[in-house]
Amino acid sequence: MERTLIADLKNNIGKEVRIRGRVDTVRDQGKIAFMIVRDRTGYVQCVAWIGNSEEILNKVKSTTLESIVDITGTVKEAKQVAAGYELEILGINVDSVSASPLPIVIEEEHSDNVSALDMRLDYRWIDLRSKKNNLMMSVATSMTAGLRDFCLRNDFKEIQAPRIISAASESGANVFEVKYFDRKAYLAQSPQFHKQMAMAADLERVFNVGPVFRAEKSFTTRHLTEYTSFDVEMAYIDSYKEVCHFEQEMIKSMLKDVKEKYGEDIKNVFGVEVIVPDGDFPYLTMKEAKEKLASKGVPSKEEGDFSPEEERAICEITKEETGCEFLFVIDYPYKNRAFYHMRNNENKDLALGYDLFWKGVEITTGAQREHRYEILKENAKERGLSEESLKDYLEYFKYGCPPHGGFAIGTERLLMKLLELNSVLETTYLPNTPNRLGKLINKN
RNA sequence: GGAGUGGUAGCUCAAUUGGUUAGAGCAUCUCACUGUCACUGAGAAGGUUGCGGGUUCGAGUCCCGUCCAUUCCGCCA
Repeated sequence: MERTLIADLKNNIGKEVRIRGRVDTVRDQGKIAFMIVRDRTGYVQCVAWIGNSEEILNKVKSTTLESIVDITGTVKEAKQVAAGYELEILGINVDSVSASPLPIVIEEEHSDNVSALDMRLDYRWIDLRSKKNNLMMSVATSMTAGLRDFCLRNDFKEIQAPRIISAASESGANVFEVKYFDRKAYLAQSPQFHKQMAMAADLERVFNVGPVFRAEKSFTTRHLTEYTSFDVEMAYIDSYKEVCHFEQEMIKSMLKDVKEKYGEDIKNVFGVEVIVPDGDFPYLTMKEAKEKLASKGVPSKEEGDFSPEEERAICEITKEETGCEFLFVIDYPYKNRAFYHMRNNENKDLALGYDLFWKGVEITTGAQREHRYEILKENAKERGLSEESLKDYLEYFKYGCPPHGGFAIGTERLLMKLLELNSVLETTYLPNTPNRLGKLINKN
């Protein structure tokens, strides 16, 4: 018999079906027993009693929680059950027995017995079984699909920039070195140089979704050594504001998709209202933002950048003033930005770039890039970067390259903010951090 | 890399100023129960208090070292 998904049982009342799934709960009542089974589509109560088959009843009673079962039975109306129907078991086979007790508690609504995060990550495959995490993975999928769809609808091409590269793409200090046959190579910190190569290759509009690697010993709730970067680059722009606008529309479109599909579930499970903003996200220059922060008495550590405290505060202020959860901050000092950002022609000390903040956290850095070969070389030189180390990159601009700009979003951070979770460790399938590689390291 | 907090049963947490047999809830196991639905009731088992050293008549508790976790900062997406 073919498997019927649990969500389809309601359309099979009176029929004999086969379900496959995991044992969620067993309630042993002596001569009658209930087994709640779940699959990816939902939960169903299965019932066995002594009058039918003592053998089946005993099997139901003795099956450990979280075992994998294969059950045939009749779907029967049952007014006592919330769902209105249940499955009367005719046959049960245990495909895989789960040891018990489990090393962690699977998070559920009615229990505040939630295992510590690092324990949950050690047993991530069990942790992910929770209703909450299952929904999170669905939302993550929908979120990335929403961003991707928007790019595709706008005539973008998808590229896969190499993850193993011969020279560091950003500063060079925080790269992972790997052995590449008899020479050194590096894990890409960003697809930045290669998506710019696509501009010189006349692909005009590209996006790249994939892992990037940062050898930074950051111990925060928003940093990973490996994370997924959703990168976008677009040519023939007149201003970085076009990049901002594109990103804004992309995020709005994604939020709309996610809300349509999972808005209700997100509200029920995470207690978060997904808000699709109307109109444009507000802009503040760095100077304006600093003035607002000063007027609220928020201490400023550095002139051209925010501390995390300032990020949280400026988002709150913006939310109060405009009602918008998002904020573009522009006019950063060029010295605080990457060398490839274009400088403002009217004020060489400013970069033509932006950061996008959402609910108190930076989710994006974007900019118009410097596409003029000679100026780019000068800017690199001014930073003390050797022309030799950037040779391959600089060549992309030597044979003609259109004006362009782009941005990158850390998807783990985006999901963290979307579901208002506390840490990117929670929103990553299997997070790598300085002290955690795969399951665990450095532990006794 | 810096600062703070923590590590006690499978999990989540208690344990008074340093005091005698380290407790509870959940999970597990046994028994009872033919309609449970966070099942219920009775019982059982479960501990080198992260590790190493020290102070003390006595250490889960105080001190030193160490490992791990976590939060914040720095760095960033």
